[in-house]
This record gives sequence, C-alpha cells and structure tokens, in this order.
Amino acid sequence: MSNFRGVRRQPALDDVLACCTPLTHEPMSPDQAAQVASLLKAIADPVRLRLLSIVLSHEGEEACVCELTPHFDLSQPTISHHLKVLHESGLLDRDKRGTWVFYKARPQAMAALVTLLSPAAAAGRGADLAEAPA
Amino acid sequence: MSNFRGVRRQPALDDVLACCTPLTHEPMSPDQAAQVASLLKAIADPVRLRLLSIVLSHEGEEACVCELTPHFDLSQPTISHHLKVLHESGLLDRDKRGTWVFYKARPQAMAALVTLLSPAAAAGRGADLAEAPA
DNA sequence: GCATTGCATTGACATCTGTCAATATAGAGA
DNA sequence: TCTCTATATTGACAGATGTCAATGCAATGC
Repeated sequence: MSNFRGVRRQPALDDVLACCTPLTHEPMSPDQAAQVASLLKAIADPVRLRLLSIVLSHEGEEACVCELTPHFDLSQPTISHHLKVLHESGLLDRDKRGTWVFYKARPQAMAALVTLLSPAAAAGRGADLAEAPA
Repeated sequence: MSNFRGVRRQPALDDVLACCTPLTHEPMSPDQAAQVASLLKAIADPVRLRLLSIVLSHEGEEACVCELTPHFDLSQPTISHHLKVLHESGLLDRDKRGTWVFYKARPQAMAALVTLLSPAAAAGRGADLAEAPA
C-alpha cells in the first residue's frame, strides 16, 4: 500500500473495496457508500468514460493529452478538468515527459469496482422460481 | 410505453452492454458512453448504493419501502425519489402488494456493468515492462 | 361512507457539476 | 533571452441533482 512511486491520492479506496464484499452480504456503511460513490461518480460521465476507453485501447494503456483532446468537441481546459477528476480518483496515472503529459490506466481501481459489483451481478441465480407465490 | 408486465424502462441498455466489450478494445462511441454513464450515475450516489445493498442483502433480494426508509435520516419523499431513479435505470424491479411496494434487485443491469468494467480491470497484466521506451 | 396508512408527486431551494474564455505555468528551441 | 507549444488553473455561468414540506392517491380497516 503506502506510496512508493505510485502516489496515494485517495484515502485507501482500493483497500476498502478489496477487503470485503459488501453490497450483497450486509448493508453498506454510510462511509463505505460515500467512498464507493465518489469513485463511481468519477466514471459516471460520458466524457470521462470515453477518455478512459481511449486510454485503455491505446498502446501501453496510456496516451498523452494531445492525443485525447482531438476526440472531443470540447475545449482543452474541459478535457484537462476531466482528466484531473480521473487522476484524483485513482483511475489514471499521470506522467510528464518533456512538454507532454501522459495519462496511464491504473486497473487496480477498476478491479476494486468489479470486485464490489460482481456479487451483485450474480445475485438471484436460480431464484427465478419466485414468481407465483400463492 | 409498451409494457406487458415487464416494462422496459430504458432503451435496451442491457443489450448495448451485453453485445460487446468496449472500454478496452476500441474507444467507446459517444452514444454508448452516454448510456453507460446514465446507468453509472444511478449507482454513483451514497444513498442509492446503500439502498441497493440493503435490498440485496435482504431475503429474496427484495424489500418494501417501509423497511428501507428507517435506515436513513432522510425524508420519505427523498427515499422515494432515489428508489425511482434505481427503478428507472433498471436496477430495481417494483412490485406493489396491497398497501406496500416492494423493490427487488434486477442483477442483469449490474451484470452488464461488470461485463463492461471487467476487461478494464484486467488490463495491463504483465505489461509492467513498458517502462523505458527510448 | 370516513379515517388511516404507505408511498408517490409536486414545487421550491441550495448545492454540485460541466463548460468556456482568459490566464498562468513549464519545458523546448531559437 | 525570448518565443512557442502543451497543459493546468481560475472565475463565471447555466443546468443538473439532492433535499424537504406540502400535497395527492390508492389500498386497508372501521
């Protein structure tokens, strides 16, 4: 955990998610819910989703801002803003090389989300008989 | 609204997600991104996450509003509002029985999200050598 | 019928969020 | 140095979102 060449921008969100699998076993705590929600908010935007997908489908799962901006009809500051959100939520790493800034996918955060949502997606398997109770 | 006891509240979001696995293979289309984002927005809220988790951890993955409200320090209309959002996004089914209204988890939508995010979570495996390109 | 209970809808409000133009900053090259 | 290029920051604004009090409505029980 700690930060060795990876910077911890968020208060250990990964840990919170990785440790247990809420959402199905027991009601989430308000704290947990708040943390998860903040990560979800980061990807719950069309522009940021597209930014993520562009970065992910690039070589090395990284791309510089100059490659991202042309995909959108948005101003450069707006793109910069969205990248900042993704970075601060731990979804993208940032790497400045010369004049350019490269953003690189950080799959851990995404994996944490999948870990969280998977049990919910698998819920109710075989419980299809609960249709006509009497 | 063509509703034959199953109601399609959303324009076939499940289908959009189930058919392909964007986010890693190629840049998402703006349309896809918008649809996915709207589903993500539905769960990107602490109250709604907790509502979901309470429903999911209940017997039969369902609960009536009267069981949900007491978990929160929020007004009844506010809870009703959040339930509506979850229902309209396809995450919860609604079932009125007498005076009570039961909300039941609909794992398909969640599964669609997991299908979408999983490849992103698995990205970069063993690609740790991409560090010094030259 | 009438009153009660459970939930939804409405309307108002404050806050949050996405966007832009303008500006700042930092590195590269002359 | 001075200029140019790539990106970030600031400040302002409109629209979206979460919340509540008040009200509506449907099912139950008297």
